[in-house]
Amino acid sequence: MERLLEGLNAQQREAVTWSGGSALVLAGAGSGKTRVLTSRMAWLMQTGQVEAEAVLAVTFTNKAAREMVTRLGALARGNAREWWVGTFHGLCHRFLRLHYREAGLPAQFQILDMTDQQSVIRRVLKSLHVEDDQLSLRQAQQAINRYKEQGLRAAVVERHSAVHRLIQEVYEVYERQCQTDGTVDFAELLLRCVELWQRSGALRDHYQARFKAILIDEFQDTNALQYRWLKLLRGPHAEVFAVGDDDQSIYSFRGAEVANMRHFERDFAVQKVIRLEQNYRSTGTILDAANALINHNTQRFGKTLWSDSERGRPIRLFAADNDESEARFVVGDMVSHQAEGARLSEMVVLYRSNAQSRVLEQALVAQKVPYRVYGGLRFYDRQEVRHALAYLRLVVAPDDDQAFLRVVNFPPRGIGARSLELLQQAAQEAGNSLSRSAAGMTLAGKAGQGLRQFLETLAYLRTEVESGRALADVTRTLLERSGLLDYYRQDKGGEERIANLEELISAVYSFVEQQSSDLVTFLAHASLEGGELEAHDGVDSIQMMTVHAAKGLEFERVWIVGMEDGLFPHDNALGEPRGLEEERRLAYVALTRARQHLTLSHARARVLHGQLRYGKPSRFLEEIPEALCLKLGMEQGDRRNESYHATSSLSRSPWRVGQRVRHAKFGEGTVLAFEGDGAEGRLQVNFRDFGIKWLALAFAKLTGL
DNA sequence: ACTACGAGACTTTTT
DNA sequence: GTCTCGTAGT
Repeated sequence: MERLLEGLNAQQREAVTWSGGSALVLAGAGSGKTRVLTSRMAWLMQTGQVEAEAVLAVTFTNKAAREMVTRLGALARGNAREWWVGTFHGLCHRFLRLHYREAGLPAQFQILDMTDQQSVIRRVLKSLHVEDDQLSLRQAQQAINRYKEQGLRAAVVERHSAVHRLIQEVYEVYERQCQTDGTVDFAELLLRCVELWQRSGALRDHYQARFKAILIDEFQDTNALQYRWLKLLRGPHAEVFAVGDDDQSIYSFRGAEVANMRHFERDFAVQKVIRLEQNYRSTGTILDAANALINHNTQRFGKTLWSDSERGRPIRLFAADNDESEARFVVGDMVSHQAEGARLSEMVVLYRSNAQSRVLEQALVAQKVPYRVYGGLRFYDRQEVRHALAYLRLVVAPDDDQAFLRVVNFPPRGIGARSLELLQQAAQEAGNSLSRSAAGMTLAGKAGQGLRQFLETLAYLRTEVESGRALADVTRTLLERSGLLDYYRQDKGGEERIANLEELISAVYSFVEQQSSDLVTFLAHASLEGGELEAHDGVDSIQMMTVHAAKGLEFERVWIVGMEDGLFPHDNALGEPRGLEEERRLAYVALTRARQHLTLSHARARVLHGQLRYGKPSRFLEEIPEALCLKLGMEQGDRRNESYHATSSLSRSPWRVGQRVRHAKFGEGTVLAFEGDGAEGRLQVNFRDFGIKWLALAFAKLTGL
């Protein structure tokens, strides 16, 4: 048991062994919060204070949940399957499967992910003849989710203006459609739980009595509904242990409320706020920069990161002429770091928005540097995979109209718009789902034949599932019989899609091996865990991602590009009252990802939305003390704004940024910057063995490589 | 039923 | 610049 506490600092230890009721832990970046969280769980169990089944731990991402289970498995005994550790949505799903009847759901209810939800709403908008200029799909989706997060049903929603009345109507029809389809969207998972506990005292009492210790990670990211959920679940004798960092709250745009941290202190009678301020990740210089930056925010809980580690290198600032030269610089710079012996996978380029990745990718391709972009299309989002899943869905939940419409004529089997119209009409009149009314209907000609074939395929698959055939086999049969495989075989460029469908079969197979052989459970898994693709190729490559995607990760060497006003902070954020502060927190998250090396760059001009735009250096750059920085490509000691403009054009340099050169004395290096004019100028070079040097071109003997 | 073309968006995004 | 959606035309 003592082993659990070994190597923890005083504050971490205090948090792990705390026993005075609910607690709030303010855990700074890199302060070992996951370790504290898992150690505390293990501590509660090992000291016998709480039984394993009385502990519930909530995270936001599946990845975090998985990590917690893994770490806990190493610390505590017991069956990981039975622990209530998961995401808010995952846990709600578990509750609802157990109590679907009380929650008013069919046994086979399905989960809609964002894309699914979008298609349902699109259909609703169409059926109500809502034009795009009255209410866009995006607006409608956002409004519905906002309402649900406020706990508001369509029946009680405001109707003051025409738009609100329209939204209300859409919301109402959407609710009804989901109910008949037997589907729930993400917010609905939470809302159903909340309503269920509010309605059924017995059920609420049961769970309140059961969970004695509730732990929550990333508390600053909770929304109003999640907070309500928590308040309902917490019984009179339970303690809630919340870990969060108000300075890393970067998701308010999707409803996260940092204010929940303050409410929590009050509502849960928190006696003690524990601060984890010792950082085990970054150099002193990087922490100083991050602290200085975040100090410009008001309304903080207040927390200052410090560390025992070395000062480290200065933070490098680079001013580029345009986005392309910025990209060339970054790539060349990374290559020279690699030449120093650093691994590419320990280097990351962070950017504010996804659109920025393109220029970088081009530069990487040009210099033949392997890279990996995070945050692309996820496995279960691919068209062909979604088609296949829609079939599987119809196998277990025939009444799901959405799934029905998706694949009734895919691959094409002659069921056109006219037939579907007839079908929908018949279904409406009979108050039936599409597939039920389709079963009792005879269509003429090709459409009738196609429909019959479609229904027969589904019926056949159902018998397969009922007879207990292995799910992977059923999936293969489905792909063959539905004609999906044939369709993509004939499709030019369909090889990748076929490969993905094969991949789906293996995904089903390994899911059955590892978790469950139940099809409904698999489908829920597919919706809840989008199937992020891990880098399984063994190639050492540069990492690229948005700052949001980098939260929770750390890297040896970090480059942050596009540090310009308008981009970072982003223009659109400045309109919101608290927008700038959130952008600053985002910048704070970005800086604190770096362990040893940090480079920030901006471009004086860049192509955005297909137009050339000129931008000033980000105000955040000015908020970082100059003494911590080393400016590349400009006179040292110059004050910021002035000097940024004083730097002369690289076009007058005989050398290009990113170019590899050899010096008689210093050896190999990469050109970082140039100033001056032609042969009169000075060149800044990062030498592999001698570091960064300024060289007067008139004297230096350089050769290109 | 499929394709081709044009309009309009476009910050961040997990579940 | 690039994607997605919707429509008009074949």
